[in-house]
Amino acid sequence: MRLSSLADYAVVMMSAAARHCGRAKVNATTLAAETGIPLPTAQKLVSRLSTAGLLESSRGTGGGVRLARPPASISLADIVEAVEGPIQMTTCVDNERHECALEGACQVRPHMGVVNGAVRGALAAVSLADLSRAPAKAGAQSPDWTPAFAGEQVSA
Amino acid sequence: MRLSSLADYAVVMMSAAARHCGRAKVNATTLAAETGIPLPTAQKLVSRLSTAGLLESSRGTGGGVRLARPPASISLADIVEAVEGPIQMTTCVDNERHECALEGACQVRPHMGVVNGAVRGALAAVSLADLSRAPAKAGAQSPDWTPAFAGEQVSA
DNA sequence: AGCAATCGGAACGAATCAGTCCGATTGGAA
DNA sequence: TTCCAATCGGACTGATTCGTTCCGATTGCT
Repeated sequence: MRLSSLADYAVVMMSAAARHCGRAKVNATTLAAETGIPLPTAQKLVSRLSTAGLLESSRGTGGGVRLARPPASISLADIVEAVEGPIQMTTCVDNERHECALEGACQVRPHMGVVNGAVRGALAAVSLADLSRAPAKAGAQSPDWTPAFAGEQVSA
Repeated sequence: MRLSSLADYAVVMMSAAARHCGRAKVNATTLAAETGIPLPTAQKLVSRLSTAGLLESSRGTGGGVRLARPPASISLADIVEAVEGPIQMTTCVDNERHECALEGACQVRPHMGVVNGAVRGALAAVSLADLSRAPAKAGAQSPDWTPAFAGEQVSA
């Protein structure tokens, strides 16, 4: 349950790109310098994020990248999926592939979809715009979640 | 953003153990047979789950394991953490370790704690008891999440 | 006291991931 | 119009982590 370094870097990088907002195109070199991410890695990330449609890239001299959408409509889930691929906790969430041995008999499989959606929802609820706001409360989320991880004890 | 196979197996295995509930001690061999998990792997999981305090183990002839707590008070987060270690999306969530190069300047770091809590909360909200209930709604979650995973149709 | 069955930890192999490099494409300048 | 320079895009290599398997230590029953 940890984010890959690439995805982590991507978030930092998108956040940096958001600061340059719509105004100027920023090249990967500048983004790398601002974030401290190694240049080759930054280039790789720019590439993937562009392919996913989160960044618009312009090639040639003076080229660079720019957010394809306003920061408020780009979520963490979008970024993570752009870098790591679809968010699925287990392989059995994908109905196409049938790799699990006990498919039909498995008691927990039906519930995995809900769990997967919950985790994905948690990431989808945070946008790039949220990452620029007050640190303490990122707060576009429903208050219901707070108790769940405040004391983190789930009592029967 | 995917669960490790070990953690996945652990959930299935705990679910299987829950079905034997408090009554009889079950040995790793039986659990492996019921779930289809390779025996050595099942043994490893039993080991870790016991160390984490989720299972109580009895050695010797006729020994086995048993849930240490009622199914309702064992959450997915507990199981995942027992197998994979603490849930932390990024290394910078841990305030002890300072590995990230730009620590203080990082804009997104303050928000990661919230994101981490949300994801963890999503897992903590689902208990072993929930995994035995009706497939459609495991739900303590808000209905907002539904659209996110409505597409992936669970077949009961 | 002996035996059998179990848990616990250690070593091996495989897969994935992070990082780096080079080629293809594009825009501007002469 | 031609050349050049800077960029994105994909392919390769090395390292880390994960998954699996095996063997030893411990414990309860006979």
